[in-house]
Amino acid sequence: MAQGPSAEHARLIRKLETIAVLCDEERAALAELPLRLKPFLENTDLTQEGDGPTECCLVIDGLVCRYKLLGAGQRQIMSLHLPGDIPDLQSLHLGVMDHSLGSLTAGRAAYMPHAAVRDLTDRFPNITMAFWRDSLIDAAVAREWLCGVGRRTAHQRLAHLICEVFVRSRALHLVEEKTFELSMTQAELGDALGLSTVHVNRVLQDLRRDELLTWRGNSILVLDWQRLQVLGDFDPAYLHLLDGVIP
Amino acid sequence: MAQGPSAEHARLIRKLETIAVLCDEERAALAELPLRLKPFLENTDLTQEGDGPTECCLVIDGLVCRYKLLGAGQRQIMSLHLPGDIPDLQSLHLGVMDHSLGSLTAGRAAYMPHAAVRDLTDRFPNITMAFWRDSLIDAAVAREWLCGVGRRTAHQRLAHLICEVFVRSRALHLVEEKTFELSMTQAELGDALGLSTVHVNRVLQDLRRDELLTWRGNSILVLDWQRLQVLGDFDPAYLHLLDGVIP
DNA sequence: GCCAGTGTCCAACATAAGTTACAACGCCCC
DNA sequence: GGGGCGTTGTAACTTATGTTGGACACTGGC
Repeated sequence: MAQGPSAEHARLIRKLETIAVLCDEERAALAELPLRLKPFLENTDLTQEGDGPTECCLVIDGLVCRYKLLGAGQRQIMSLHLPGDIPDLQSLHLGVMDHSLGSLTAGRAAYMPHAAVRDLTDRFPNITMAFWRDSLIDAAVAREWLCGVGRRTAHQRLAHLICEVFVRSRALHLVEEKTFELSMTQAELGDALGLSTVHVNRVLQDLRRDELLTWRGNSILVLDWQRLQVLGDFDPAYLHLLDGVIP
Repeated sequence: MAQGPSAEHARLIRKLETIAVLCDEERAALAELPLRLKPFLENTDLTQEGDGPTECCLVIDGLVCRYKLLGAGQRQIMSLHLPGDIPDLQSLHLGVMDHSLGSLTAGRAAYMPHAAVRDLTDRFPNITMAFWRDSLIDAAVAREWLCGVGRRTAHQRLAHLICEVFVRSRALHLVEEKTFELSMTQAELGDALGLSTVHVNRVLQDLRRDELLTWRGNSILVLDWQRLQVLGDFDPAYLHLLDGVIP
């Protein structure tokens, strides 16, 4: 009679369990959230700046990013979102989007009506806490990126980004043998790191030359995790992952 | 018999009312939060990275900032906090501080035990919402700064920062005749903007030469709000202030 | 099999911003 | 009232990164 959560719900639960402890009852309640599945193509917007969504968007597969377009036609990518993330959770409390949400790869999203999420948080204070905690971590990640573009060199920034995605992927069991996926072009990396495409290329060559990693297609293989962390000045504390999910 | 809130509680309420609507009952409950007042000197830490506070810290007067010290001994200031802000609200849900909290001026802080804040959020869902909303806005501000250091020129960045503090100060009724206080040295501005002290000086000269503002002591007088906004590529939407508090 | 589109890579050159060093000023404190 | 000390203001020089322009490889469509 008891049925496990769907594969889609499982993504959400797996992600939440990297940052909060859930009980059976809470997992069961999460597994009953109504999800409207919708595939998306590469390089398309899920939400645009100025919108006022009535649903939250859960990433099921694919890579999603927050970004803003600035005056001079430049783009700044402000965060990356892996499966299980709810990148526009903020729309629950902030009516108007102050940035856009776009896909970097094709994938699938699941939409949850705000009303359903509110109902859940009304009934389960601990789920409210987990969501709130998620949005606080989200802010912590933005601040860490801010430090990067503000004060770190291009080499440190790139190394740091790779470390972050590595650790977050690992927490979601998406790393195998030090290999994980990061489907971003060098231009997109530039938009995330506040660098030009050309310079991303130069720096990437250096990381390869120094035998810190290989990057073939969308697969990154970390050759020397220790040195990569040191180079990127990376300390995973800001991710606030629960014990046991940090490498 | 009914007594108004103390001056300290009033700061908190005034701030919250720039971003959320409160009813009388909620205001009364906020006014009963136990506050432990503590003065602080210029350039001292209120909380340090690695701490696990058991109280939240409310800024009563003075200017407070979040910052991180990076490997090479550099500092990145990640946000500024005016009276009424609770810069470490996140400690309620994230046990360990991932950054430090320091004063830029002398002033006073009021400490509220986590237990008291939790009691309040348990009893008033709308206050939970207001606090959550505050932390989401906090994240939005960090993302806007990220765009700045990532993609904007030094001139734009400085102009943008001034615009932000102007608008936030104004929402708190701290602007008089286009004049407001910003007690930061040029070195501190550099730490906030990801620039060297020397370059902050150069850029500041330019803004003065262009008659956008005057900056005497700690007082900034905005001479041309329109042009300053355009130069800084500033749009206050990301502050998510309620209607009526935006200039 | 060719072509267009996209991503990577590379070189030459341009520039915004960093670095160092020092002078001038204001302020506090003995 | 003079000697620190922090802050602002300059100048000279350096450097990391941006810009432009183009070659090359890979892919999918026809």
